Amino acid sequence: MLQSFRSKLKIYLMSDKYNPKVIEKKWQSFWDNEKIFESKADPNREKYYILEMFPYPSGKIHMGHVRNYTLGDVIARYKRAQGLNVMHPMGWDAFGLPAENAAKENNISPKDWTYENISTMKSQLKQMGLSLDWSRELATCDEKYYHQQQKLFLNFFRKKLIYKKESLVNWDPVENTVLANEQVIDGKGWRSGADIEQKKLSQWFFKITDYAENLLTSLDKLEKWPEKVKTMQKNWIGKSIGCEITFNILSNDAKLKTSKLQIFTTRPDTIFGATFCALSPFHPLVDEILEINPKIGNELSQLRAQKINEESISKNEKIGINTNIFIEHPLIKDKKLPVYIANFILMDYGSGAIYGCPAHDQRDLDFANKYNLDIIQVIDPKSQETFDGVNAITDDGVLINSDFINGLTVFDAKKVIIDKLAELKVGEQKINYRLRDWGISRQRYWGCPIPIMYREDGEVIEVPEDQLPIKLPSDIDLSIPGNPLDNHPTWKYTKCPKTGMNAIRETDTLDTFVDSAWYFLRFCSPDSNDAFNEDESKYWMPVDQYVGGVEHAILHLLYARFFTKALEKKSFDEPFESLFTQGMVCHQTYQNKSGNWVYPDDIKEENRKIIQISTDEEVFEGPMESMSKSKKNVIDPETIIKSFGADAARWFMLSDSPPEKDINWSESGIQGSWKICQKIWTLINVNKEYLSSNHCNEDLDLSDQAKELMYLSNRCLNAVTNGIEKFQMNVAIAKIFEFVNGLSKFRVHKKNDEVALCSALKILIRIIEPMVPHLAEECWSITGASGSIISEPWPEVNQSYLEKNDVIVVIQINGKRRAEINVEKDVTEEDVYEKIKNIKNISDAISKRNIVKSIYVPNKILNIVLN
RNA sequence: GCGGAUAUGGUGGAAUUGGUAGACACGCUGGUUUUAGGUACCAGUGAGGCAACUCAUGGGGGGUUCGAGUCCCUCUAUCCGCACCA
Repeated sequence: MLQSFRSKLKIYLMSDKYNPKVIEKKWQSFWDNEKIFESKADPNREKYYILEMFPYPSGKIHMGHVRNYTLGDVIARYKRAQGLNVMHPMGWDAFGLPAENAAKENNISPKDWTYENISTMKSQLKQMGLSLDWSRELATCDEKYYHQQQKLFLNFFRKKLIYKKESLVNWDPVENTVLANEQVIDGKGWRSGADIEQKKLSQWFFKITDYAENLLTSLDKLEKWPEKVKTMQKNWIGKSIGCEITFNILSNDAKLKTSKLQIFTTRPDTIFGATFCALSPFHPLVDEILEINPKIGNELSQLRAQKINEESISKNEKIGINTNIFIEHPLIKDKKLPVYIANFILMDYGSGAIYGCPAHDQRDLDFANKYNLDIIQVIDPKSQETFDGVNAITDDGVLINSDFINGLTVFDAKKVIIDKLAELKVGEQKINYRLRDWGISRQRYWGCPIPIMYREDGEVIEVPEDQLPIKLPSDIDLSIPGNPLDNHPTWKYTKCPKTGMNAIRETDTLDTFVDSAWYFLRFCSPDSNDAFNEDESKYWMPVDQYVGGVEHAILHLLYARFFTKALEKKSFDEPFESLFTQGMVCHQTYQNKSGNWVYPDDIKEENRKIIQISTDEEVFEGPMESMSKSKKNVIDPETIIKSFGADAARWFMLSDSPPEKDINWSESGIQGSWKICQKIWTLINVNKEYLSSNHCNEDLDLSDQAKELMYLSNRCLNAVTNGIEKFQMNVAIAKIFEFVNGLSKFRVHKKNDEVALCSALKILIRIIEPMVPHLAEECWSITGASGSIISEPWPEVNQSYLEKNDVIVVIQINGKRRAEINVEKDVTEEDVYEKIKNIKNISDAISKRNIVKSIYVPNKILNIVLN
């Protein structure tokens, strides 16, 4: 029997081979032609909306996309098999800075560059065999899309959710342009090398802070979001309950004398420890101080040039300017606090001014020590630590040196102080959010134009809806420094539709995060004349499963949530029911002697050395890092698909590493994936004769061997189902390996074996389809079935095969494993003792000592405790 | 600095949630084949032993328990985020 199987295998392998190139193309065109993945709203069917974060069309897909879209596709195909009405759309996050950069470098228009990339990447995605509904495809740079976005903008504008204010940008004085943070390297412009200034510009903002509380509290409703992401958003919103205190300014200057200073603090309990006050360099009061005291101008511009964020605040040296102005302590008569301008105060947080209590805040303490300011300890910490003058005490404790709040706890003291300040009408409790309004102005060309114009009489006018969309001009000159729309000779000049007065268009464009804040909604009705169709979105929304990179944990997801909440006429409050954030794709890096990075396909191994092929020089392994062009540790998915096929690439992406963790790409890994595809294909071909339907009658009595196979297949089916449901694709893959290994060893001896084999193989084909769809389709056609495996329902686990009569009970002595026995299910403790009598090492141990205790967990374990 | 997470063989990782640690894969070692080679197949892969068996082990230390990778305390290390890249 064995011999005949072997010869059959050999003959088979000689004649034909697994050829992904042919079968993948074949099934891709089948799916396309039959429009298998196009979805329609159907109120009689339960829907499932699965979405992966749409890509930026940068040129080619990369391994990160392969991983992201494979994961989503497994879910999409699995849910389809479960009988749900699945929508799985794809589009393009097509506006953005790289298109402008590429345009400058290659002398091609951003639009042409973008659409060429889209076309390339679309064909690459198709080669991956993704079950995408391309009939809903959209690109955010498409006029049809940004037309609707401009309408949404006006809608929000009318709802007073959009306003203009002065705000700081990174300004490159040589290029005359605003830079993104990533374009500022060590304080210098990435192209010009010029020192970057912080410049104030009037810019548009979304009032996302109106929704701060809502965005925070409804996080609790998002049960299927990773805790990590929710924590990040919570911290980002940064709700804190504190106190706003108004201080009188003491100055000889008439104007300043009458001004007041607002300070926000979360620690009003430390007010008796306050010894100074610090203003943000951008605080409005600073401008007034500068007028009176122009001498500080130099120092001030230095402070203003510094990049301030929370990280730099806690790390950098604290620097301040003494203004020689004082404020009056509200609770201590005649106490004056010096006012400094300091580099560690954020204008955007609280009121841009603080009072410093050095003993209980590290930043304040560092500052006080540097400028020899008073330090007063006002809290006696629970932890008993004594104040050393270098480390601030931030622990909870009891108030000291604090007049009428002495002896109170921090918690109680806060309340008493707030009440007292309120009574004196100089302070009140205030809730403050770290979340700032969303700045949406970009001084760039390749983005959605803002439908606003400025009339010559100073009025800000909406562009009427019937004049939308405001289209981007195609004849732009990107070589001139500055904002291309502003530079355009004619584009910005227009007339007020009501009065006929001259007007100038807004030349800023929208942040691309606006584009992605509602695209999931547009997919529900991509051709609607409104931003979204009420009925369609009511059926499809919310997105049941959203899959993407954790790098979008805060901004994109928060903005999308904000948009969803701010929209009108919708039946949902949150956009994404369930969120999954996948890990990155990493690869070994290689460096030569001079430290230059080397491409992995430019190396070979020779005599245990790694040699660069092109130069014949020795290279060395660097760290394992996420694939990036700069480190040259990239593998092109297209090359992989060409040599191993999409199914092998998909398999690799799902195997080994859990989806939420980083995966390390390796040559041996992809080869292993190819091997298993080959193995499954061979397995099906070799057993072709058993796969016709008349073999698959399950009513027959099965032999023990066949029952074992049925146990194996049902256990695997169960594990794969659970694995996919729980996003543990790596576990599902491991179980399929087990199943395939078991199947390869199985030989048909009797008629009944054929039945089990047929059933097991059909289960195998069905459950691999979400992972390796082309292979599954091909195998399915080999069975002689007509049509597509996709229309086959997901099999039900047959519980009766999962229940075994025999179980293994482990025998422990003092908690250490000493033996295991095979017994019938649910036997009693006595029966187990009876059985282990004959096991020498156990009976020896028992006879030598006394049994103190015996713990028996039926069907699992017997632990005998000896003295 | 603040906030969050993680730690299991040579490697990626698994473990029905307190009950046989190391499933599965990669790598490595030996072998088989009318195998040119990549391939396929078989066996081994914590240590000791021919073997029955014994011992060790989950970043370090401590605790709870009949029993701990899993629960508690503590120390250490690493990774991620901290507002104009998408």
